[in-house]
Amino acid sequence: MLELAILGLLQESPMHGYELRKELSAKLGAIRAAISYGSLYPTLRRLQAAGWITEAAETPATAEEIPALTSRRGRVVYKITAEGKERFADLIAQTGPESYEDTGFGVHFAFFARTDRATRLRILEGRRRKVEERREGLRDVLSRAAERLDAYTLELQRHGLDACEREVRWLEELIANERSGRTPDGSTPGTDPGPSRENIPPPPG
Amino acid sequence: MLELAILGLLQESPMHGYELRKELSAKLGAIRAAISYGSLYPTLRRLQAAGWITEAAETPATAEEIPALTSRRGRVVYKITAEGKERFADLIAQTGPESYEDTGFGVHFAFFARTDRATRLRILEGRRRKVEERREGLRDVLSRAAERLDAYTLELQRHGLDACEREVRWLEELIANERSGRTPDGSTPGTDPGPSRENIPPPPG
DNA sequence: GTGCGATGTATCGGGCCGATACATCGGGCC
DNA sequence: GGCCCGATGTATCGGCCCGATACATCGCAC
Repeated sequence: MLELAILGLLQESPMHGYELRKELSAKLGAIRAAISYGSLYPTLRRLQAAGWITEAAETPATAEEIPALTSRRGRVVYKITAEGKERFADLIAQTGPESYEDTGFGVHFAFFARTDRATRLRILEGRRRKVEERREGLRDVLSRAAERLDAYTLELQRHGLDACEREVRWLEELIANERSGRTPDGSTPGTDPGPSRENIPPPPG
Repeated sequence: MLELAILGLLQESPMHGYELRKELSAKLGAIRAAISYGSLYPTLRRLQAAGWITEAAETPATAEEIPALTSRRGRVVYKITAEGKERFADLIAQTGPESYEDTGFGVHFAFFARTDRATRLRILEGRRRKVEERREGLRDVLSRAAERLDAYTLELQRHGLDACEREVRWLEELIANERSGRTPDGSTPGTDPGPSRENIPPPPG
């Protein structure tokens, strides 16, 4: 999941680790709090070893002024490669069971602007199915095993059930919008570009 | 977290692994889907090594009939020890930052029936603070960085923000109930035992 | 009688986290 | 002028937990 997110972000511009973490928090704030460096740096090294990204060491214009003595550890800027872009497209297109999980779905959704509509629909529907199953499980427990559980546990299930029902409704709306060719902000792309300034290129396909 | 959940469940009755997994799913269904065996069995072994639980191999009444030849691998029933009960009480009482995280809070909450009121309040308030911070972060992104993000990412943040606001309201209610001495089902324990049949003993303290 | 789904125990590789360490830089404060 | 502190920045380590996989038994339907 981190791999997908990093590849996606680096496609917008090259970044160093710290920056990547902050952007990740902004983009995925609704999904997870903040990525740990204990995940970030090993993943960056893995991506680099695979050739999806390259390390573009920061070289300021006055590079010759800096002596090696200080052992100045410059910021390491990462940049996505052509293979990396391919990899990202593959990861986005191939929807597996983990694309419907809480985190996986969130990351995929965050990059829907770079995803073709057919894939978007597949993911939204898969997620809906998943949440519906969870909802049914909670209903079963609440109706069939309620007397085995204490008041607090039941309250927890009720709250979870409520969240499931809300998410299903949310997904229904999004699916309906996709089918009618609308984006979440209500605009219909392609018919009226309007005054909106996008820093994200249109999805492939 | 798994440690706490297992100790809590085994306090209600001895169980074997498979059963534990099912009960865990019933009790924590609102928090996580189903625990993996890849977590469950190693944790059981860890708890056993620490002396918190003991392995009570199933010995049917007709044990002598079963020859060793078949290498019948009977179900392994686990039972909590006195030290395990102490450990559980310690884990419940000591609220750390991870008690306010999604999963940690859920597990703690699921065992509120075995938690004293002061600790319940501490956890509910810590959780509220945590969710409020998350909510503020999302509001900031939506108001200050909205133009940097695409419509899908914004929609994701809006949905997350909505979930945060709902949870805060839910927590407010629970906190108010705790302060006025009510349990989630609206009853006031200690004043009217009534016809309710509890299989859970009252909380310590 | 045969296959199949539920029951049941167990391991392995890997992703991700929290804690920790260490270094630089800019600005406020005395 | 000097000092500390919080933000910036890179990096590792131990450990929790997951998904995939393997293997065995039991009851039941076909």
